[in-house]
Amino acid sequence: MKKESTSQGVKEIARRANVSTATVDRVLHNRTGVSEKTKKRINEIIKELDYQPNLLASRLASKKIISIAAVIPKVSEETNFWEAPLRGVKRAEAEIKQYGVHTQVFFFDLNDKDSFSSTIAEVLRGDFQGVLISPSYIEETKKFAAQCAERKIPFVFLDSDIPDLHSLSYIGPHLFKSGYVGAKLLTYRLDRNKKILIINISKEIDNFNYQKIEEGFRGYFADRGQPMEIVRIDIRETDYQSVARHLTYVFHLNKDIGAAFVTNSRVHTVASFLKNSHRTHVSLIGFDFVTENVSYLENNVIDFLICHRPEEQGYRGIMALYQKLVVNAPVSKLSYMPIDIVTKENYEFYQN
Amino acid sequence: MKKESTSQGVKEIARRANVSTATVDRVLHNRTGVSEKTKKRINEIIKELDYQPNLLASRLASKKIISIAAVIPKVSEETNFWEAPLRGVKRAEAEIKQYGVHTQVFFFDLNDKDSFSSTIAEVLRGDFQGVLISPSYIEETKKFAAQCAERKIPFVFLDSDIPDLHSLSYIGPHLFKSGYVGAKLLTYRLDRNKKILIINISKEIDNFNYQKIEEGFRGYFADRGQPMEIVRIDIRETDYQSVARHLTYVFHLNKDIGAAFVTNSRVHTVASFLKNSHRTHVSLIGFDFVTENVSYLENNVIDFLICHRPEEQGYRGIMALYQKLVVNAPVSKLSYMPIDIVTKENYEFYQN
DNA sequence: TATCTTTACGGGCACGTGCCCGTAAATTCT
DNA sequence: AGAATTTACGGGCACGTGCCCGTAAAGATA
Repeated sequence: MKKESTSQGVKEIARRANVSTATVDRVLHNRTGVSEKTKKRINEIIKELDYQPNLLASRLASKKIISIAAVIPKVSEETNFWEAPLRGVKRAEAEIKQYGVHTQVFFFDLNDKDSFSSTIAEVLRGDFQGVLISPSYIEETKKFAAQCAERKIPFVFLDSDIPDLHSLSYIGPHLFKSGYVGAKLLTYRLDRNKKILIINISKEIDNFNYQKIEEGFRGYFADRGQPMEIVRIDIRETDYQSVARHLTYVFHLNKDIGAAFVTNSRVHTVASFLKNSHRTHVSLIGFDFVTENVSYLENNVIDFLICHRPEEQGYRGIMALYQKLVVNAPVSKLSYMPIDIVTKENYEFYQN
Repeated sequence: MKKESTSQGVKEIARRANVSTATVDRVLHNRTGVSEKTKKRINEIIKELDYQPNLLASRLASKKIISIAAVIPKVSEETNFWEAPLRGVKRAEAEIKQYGVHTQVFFFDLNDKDSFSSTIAEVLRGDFQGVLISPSYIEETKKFAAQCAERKIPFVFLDSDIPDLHSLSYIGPHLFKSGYVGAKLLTYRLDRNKKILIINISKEIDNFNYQKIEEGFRGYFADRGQPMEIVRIDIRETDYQSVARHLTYVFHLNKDIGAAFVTNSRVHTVASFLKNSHRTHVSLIGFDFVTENVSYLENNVIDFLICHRPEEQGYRGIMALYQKLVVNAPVSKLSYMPIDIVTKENYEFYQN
């Protein structure tokens, strides 16, 4: 089992074009110093042979190191959600390290806009050829995108999207559809005459996301002409006490709530409240495979979790940049993750 | 951005040990021709430096081609299920081709034991260093495993497992749990006093799989002490006419069937029957993201499909062999795929 | 002791690409 | 026309590893 020894690659092209490999190389990397005539001739041969450069040799010979920055929220006490994308980033890193690609992860505090800004500034000061970023704050991200455009640095949005900023790619959920699926699951066994409660717990960040999810959720009922009575509540503090206070009030006003839909991963806080107040008959659905949520899934307090393979997201985000920067292959602008349904029965095999 | 020019790898080891790179190479590949003394010295340095060979250079320099065979059923009119694993295999192939790994796919007829045997024989005649195989026929697979063991060829089982044959790895679903999830989904909105029908359509192949799935299905009710009335039927012909005939009979005998569970991807045949006989009020669940099934999902005839990322399976199967043969890294013996729940609402984002 | 065999190692080319450096030839400038 | 500059290209080393071949030194045999 030997490789075929037919002279391959650049050498073969050079032989056929009657030039040296250096000249072929110049054409391949469209550098200057080649006459139009020979350039054309070489390009024809390249096409004819359907030449694919040997990545091994290429990366081995190249002294360049490509640096990619990943900007994601740090794991907080509140949620360990971002552990998963981080794992994905690390997995991708390990895989492409041998190609001379270096990744550096920057963490910011999800509850602190300044931390986001300063992290971005730090990244821009560094010499990175590509950036993977979770665009948590819209205005700051816009500025960042402008800077990247100026320096021709490709960037990929992770987990939530901000359209029209010319990102290389968006990798994350289709928010509308996620809400849609949530509605389906929630009403699967719900009485028609019960009310539904939409709960949005967050400190005013990525409104855009929640809005899209809620649209999807309501869209489901619109599509089937089922005008359910839907109550909604925004809670701007994320601690248990605040959430409990607000929820107590809502449940006091609405005695006949049969189901609750939480628009993000903080569903475990609601689960905790429902359990403590002996309201576990209320169907509960939320997002993300984080430890607290899973334990309430186990206890039957949360009925379903909707997940979007966060680890896979991290992995794909880095790989998209790798494809662009190293392989120079086209990258699809939108990469929607599957909308996974996780229950008590299948969670143990769930792979982020 | 330059790579650190510190002399790396084998050369550095050689320098420290005061030998040539050839000698280090001999130690690394434990070939003969090195005295115990120097061998020990070199090994110590290797450990000290935590030397990781550069795969790029290694594969580039090596003239060896590694050949992997993949043995899977061919796509039939009956089902296009195996398209997905094939895609996965191709994807893996494209990725590792540059490392001098060559894959060849062999197809057999799922309904023809002889075709399976002869394909296996063909593979064994060829010079392959690893085999990925869908072990459809148990006895034949046992013989195959014995032959592989003799020739020290690692093999990976795909989609269904036969334990105790010392496969390098099993990549596929956890069958028991899949049945368990099916039961949960089926009964989610089922009347207590309705009967459940288990349908097994197949020509006697991989009994083992169906048995495990059914165990899981029944296990769900056992766990909750819900003694549902369960009717089961085995159908040994896979064409629509035969299935319809058998089902007509069963539904005639049992007027109060509220839900049906099909143990494999042939659920679309049942869906067709239910639709034709105006029995779409019966909940229906089955397996696999194949075209026909998806269309019945769209029509609301099939409620849920349970899927196991077949493309991912094919991909991982090849990559497991790659890990073993090229990287020489350990491979986990069991790799259970997630149990995905696919509905009308989320199927469009399902990624095999 | 002279010849043959074995052991233990070093030298060096090859893999395909990147890229620096050198230089005839062509072009432009005095 | 001669000098200076630019253009267009070739030679060749380097990347880290695999592996063939050659050879001193040690040991075995006559």
